[in-house]
Amino acid sequence: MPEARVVPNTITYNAAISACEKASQWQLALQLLSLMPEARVVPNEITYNAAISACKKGGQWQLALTLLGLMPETRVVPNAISYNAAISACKNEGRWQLALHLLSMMPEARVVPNAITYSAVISACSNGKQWQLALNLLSQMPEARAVADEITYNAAISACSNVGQWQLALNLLSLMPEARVVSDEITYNSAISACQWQLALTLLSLMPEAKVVPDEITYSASICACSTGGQWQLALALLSLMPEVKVVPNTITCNAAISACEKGGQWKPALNLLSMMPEARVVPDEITYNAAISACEKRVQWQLALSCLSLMPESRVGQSAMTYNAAISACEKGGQWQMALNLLSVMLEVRLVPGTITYNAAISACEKGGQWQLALNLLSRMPLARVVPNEISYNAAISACEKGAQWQAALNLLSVMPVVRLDPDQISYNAAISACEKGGQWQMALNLLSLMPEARVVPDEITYNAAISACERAASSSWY
DNA sequence: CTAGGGTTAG
Repeated sequence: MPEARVVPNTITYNAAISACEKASQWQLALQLLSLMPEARVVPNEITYNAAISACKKGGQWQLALTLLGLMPETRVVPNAISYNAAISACKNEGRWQLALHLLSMMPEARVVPNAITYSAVISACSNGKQWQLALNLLSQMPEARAVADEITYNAAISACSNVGQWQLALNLLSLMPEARVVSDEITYNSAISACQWQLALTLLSLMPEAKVVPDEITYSASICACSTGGQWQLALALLSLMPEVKVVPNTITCNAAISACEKGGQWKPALNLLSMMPEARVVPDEITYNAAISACEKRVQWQLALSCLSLMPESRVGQSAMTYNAAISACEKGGQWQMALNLLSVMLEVRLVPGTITYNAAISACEKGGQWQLALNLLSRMPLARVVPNEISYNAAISACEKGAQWQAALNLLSVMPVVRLDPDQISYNAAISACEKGGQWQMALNLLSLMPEARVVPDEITYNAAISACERAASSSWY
C-alpha cells in the first residue's frame, strides 16, 4: 500500500480486522490493532468491535473482555455492539455469570441493552443450563423497552430444551403469536429437540400450516427424538421420507439415524446406513463410526466393530479415545479380553489418551474373561496413567476377584474404596459377598452383610442369595 | 469500503 501511495486509514484497518475475523485469525486481528498507533491511525469503536468479534470467534473470551475494558483508555466509547459482541464471546465459553455481569454494567456505561443484547445473554444462560434466568431475562425485556424477536424466543426455547423443560418450551412457542413474533424453522427445531418423539412428530406435522419449511436440522432433531424414545423404525422412516420432501440428509442426520439403530440394538440397519452414505454423498465422520461401532457392541458383533474401526483411516476419519472406548466395550461384550487389551496398547501407540471409561471397559473385559490378575493390574496402572478410577472401576475389579474366587483381594479392594473417597455401593458389596461365598468364607460374607446398613447400602435379592449360599456351602461341608 | 443475537448427532 505505501508503494501505491495510498495511506491506510481507520476504515482500511477496520476492513482488514474484519477480514481476519471472517478468516478466524484472531491473532492477526490483534496484531493489526497493535500496529495502528505507530501507523498513526486512530482506532474507533468499529475497530474494537471487529477485534472483539475476532476474539469471540477464536474462543478468546478473556481477550474479548480485555479489549472492551481497554476502549475507554484510548477514548473510544463502547456502544451496544461492543457489549453484545463481548457477551456473545462469554456465551461461547459457557460463562453465563460474566454475560449477566456485562449486562448489569451497561446502564452505568450509558449503553442501552437491545433485543440483541438480551438474546445473547439468554443464549449464554442457555449454554450454562440456567433456564430460569433465561426466562427471567425474557420477562424483563418489556420494562427495559427491548422488544423480543424470533431470535430472542428461539434462544429462550433452546434454554428450556437444553434442560428437558419441554412444557416451558412449548408454552413459549404458543406465546409467540400474541407477542406478534413469527416462528421460523429454528423455533420449531429448538422445540422439537425439547420433546419426546410423539410430540416431536406432532410439531413436525404442524409446520406446514405454520408455513415453516422443515430443513435437515428439523429432521435430525426429530430422528434424535425417535432415537431417544427407542423408536428406531420411526427414525429410519423419517430418514427415508426426506427425499420426498426434498430435504437432503447430512452427516448429522445419518449419525442420528445410526445412533437410533444403536440404541435399538440393530446392528444390521446401522451398518447398512453406514455403507449407503457414500452413494448419498454424505461424508461419515468420527461420530458416525463411533455410533456404528457401538451398534455392533450391543449385539456382540465385536468383529464387525473392529472392521468399522479399521475402515476409519481409509475414509480419512480421525479416531478419538471415544472410538476406542466403543471398540473395547464391543470386545468386552464379545468376551475378547485379549483384543480389548490389544486395543488399549494400540491407543497408546497412536497417542490417544485412555480415560476412566477406557480402563473400566478393559477391566470389565478381563473380568468377563476370568483374568482377575490382569484386572487388578489394570486398576493399579490407572494412577500412573493419570486416570482416576471411579466406583465402576473398583466394582469391575471386585467382580473379577469374585469370578476368580479371590475373596482376600475383593475385600482389600472394598476396604480401599473409602480411602480413595469412593462409596462402595450395592454392586461392590454383592460382588465382595459372592467372592467370600466362592472362597468358603461364610463368616466374612455375613460380616459384610452386617456392615451394609452403616455404609447406607441397601441389600437386595442378590445380596441375600449370595450370603445364604455362603452359609449353605459351609453347612453342607460340615456334615461330612 | 468496517462491528452484535437463535437450531441438529456420539
